[in-house]
Amino acid sequence: MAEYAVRRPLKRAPSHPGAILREDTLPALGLSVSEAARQLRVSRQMLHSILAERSAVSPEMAVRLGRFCGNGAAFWLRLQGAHDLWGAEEKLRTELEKIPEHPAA
Amino acid sequence: MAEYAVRRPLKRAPSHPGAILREDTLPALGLSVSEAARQLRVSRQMLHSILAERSAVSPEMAVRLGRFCGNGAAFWLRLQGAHDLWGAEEKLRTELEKIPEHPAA
DNA sequence: GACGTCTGTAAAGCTATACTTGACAGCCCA
DNA sequence: TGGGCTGTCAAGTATAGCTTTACAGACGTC
Repeated sequence: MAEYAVRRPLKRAPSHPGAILREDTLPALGLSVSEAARQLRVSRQMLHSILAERSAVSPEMAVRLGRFCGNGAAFWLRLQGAHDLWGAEEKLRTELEKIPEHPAA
Repeated sequence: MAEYAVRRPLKRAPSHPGAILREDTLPALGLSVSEAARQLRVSRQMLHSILAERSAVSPEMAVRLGRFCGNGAAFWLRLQGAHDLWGAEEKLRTELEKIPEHPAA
């Protein structure tokens, strides 16, 4: 019988995609921020603010990154999604109790 | 040996989450748009514009929906993500060729 | 006929995101 | 001294995500 990991609520926010980009991807490619921005065809400032985790990876940016490092856009969008979801859950924590739960369809 | 589905580029946009909401979820719950909006604690207009596929499901909205119909926020966010990604790929189709591909890390 | 509730739609307004360009200061290296 | 790097700020634009107010048409019921 197969085993399944139980999906528990997380204690901390899932990594921002900027962290992976900054710590793994760019070093692995040996590219400077400026050079990567040029190749991605976005402004240096925009890439910088993603690396600094001050901006999110938009769907368009995910497409660029997916092409750029050959791992597909979905990877980057999923990272960002997990991050955003965590934030949204935090933010709505109290309000959420007021929303009725309906039986799963 | 296991078989794996090959992931081909899609010809059409993946369904907008509004379509599932409008065609499956709300009917299954037997709720009017107004009533659902009240329970979700968002404006009727906002929910309406998602159902009409004129607005996207934001991370916050996904959390509301996840609670509301007990299937988890990730479901709704994934639907929206797939939809957005398709749109972004369309939009960047030509520009994308100018971005160099690096060997997968 | 009048009431209440639903629906679709539009408009104004607010805050925040996703970008751009330009600019400045500081760093390291040749 | 000059080059390209980096971090950061500021201004500007466009769009998203939300709200409230408002109006019109449909439907059911008393």
